[in-house]
Amino acid sequence: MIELTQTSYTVLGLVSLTTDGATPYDLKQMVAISVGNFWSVPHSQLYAEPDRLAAAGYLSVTREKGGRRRKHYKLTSKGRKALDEWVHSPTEGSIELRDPGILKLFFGADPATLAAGQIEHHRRRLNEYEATRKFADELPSPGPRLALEAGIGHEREYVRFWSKLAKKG
Amino acid sequence: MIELTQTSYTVLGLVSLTTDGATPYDLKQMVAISVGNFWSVPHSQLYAEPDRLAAAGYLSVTREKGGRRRKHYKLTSKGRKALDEWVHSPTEGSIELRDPGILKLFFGADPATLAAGQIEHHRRRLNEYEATRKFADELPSPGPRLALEAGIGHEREYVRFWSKLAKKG
DNA sequence: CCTATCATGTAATCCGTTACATGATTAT
DNA sequence: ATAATCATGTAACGGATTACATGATAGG
Repeated sequence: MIELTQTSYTVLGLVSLTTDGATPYDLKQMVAISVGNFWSVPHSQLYAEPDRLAAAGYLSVTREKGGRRRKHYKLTSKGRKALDEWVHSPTEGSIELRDPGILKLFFGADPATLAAGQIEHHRRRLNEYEATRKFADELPSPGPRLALEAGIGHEREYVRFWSKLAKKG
Repeated sequence: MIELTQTSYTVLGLVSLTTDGATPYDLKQMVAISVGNFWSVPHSQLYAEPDRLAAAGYLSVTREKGGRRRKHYKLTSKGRKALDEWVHSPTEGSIELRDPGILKLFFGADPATLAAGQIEHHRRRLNEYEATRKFADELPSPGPRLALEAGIGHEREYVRFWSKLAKKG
């Protein structure tokens, strides 16, 4: 019995999007173009976590015999069940800002100076999001597009917030 | 040489607000009424982290001789310097949403159902923030108030976002 | 007095981050 | 060929979370 973390569900969720399984490298690619924008996962985790999940019966593994001997992971019924339950369960996690910029602001950083950097950061993020918008609009499932909208709203809010501070200085 | 984490700076920052040092329990209390809303720290960390910082010379320790033998931590000049540099340095940290609700949304959760819970969560947060507003307005330093405003803006944005989704269902 | 909660700490576990490392492809 | 980059992993370390544990204080 292992504890499933958000990373676990991210992996399960990504694997569930494939038809014939995924290798850690596949997962890495998928993260990069999907959840990576708002929920990054270092690639080493994408090797470690599937093994954890496989050991606990949530994924099955097949290893290539020759060549790269890559590991291919697929959802087991147990894995699919866990994923479904997670998706449909009420969300527990306490969402905190945990924004280092806000922490600095709290402890006395000069608002105007800090704001300049933060605005740029959020603007860049915003651009990245909007660049993938067309792509997301084409997808059959609405989830990614809705998540993207959340991200855009989020970045816009922070651009607003820091812009207010920048002006005051 | 240790690596200073955000938790390290939180501790240094809190200690810096005191005149005659702080015990871990003091820190716990301070977190609860200050940064805890948007950057919580479990109390066990408030015992471990000051020791780490003291061992590395950022804090000094004095232990009570009798009774509870509490440890009192104060900033050393090294600690104050590190804190100042951090506060005034440009902010590196990549701020990601890392919102479990958005992750679920991405992976197919029913928007309307999910939204209901999320709205409540963010509303509660919002109320907590606004309750401390008067308190923050009285403080001499502007940081806490500005951080609070960020939090309020953040929660409002998410209430907006999830409310939109709730309606569509 | 007794018990509930506050106050204060320690221990164990583990995920996540950061390097390190090396076999395949591709480009020049 | 050789360098560069992609692909694919492993190792080590440490911070963070989660329990566990116990001495004070106050309330009844």
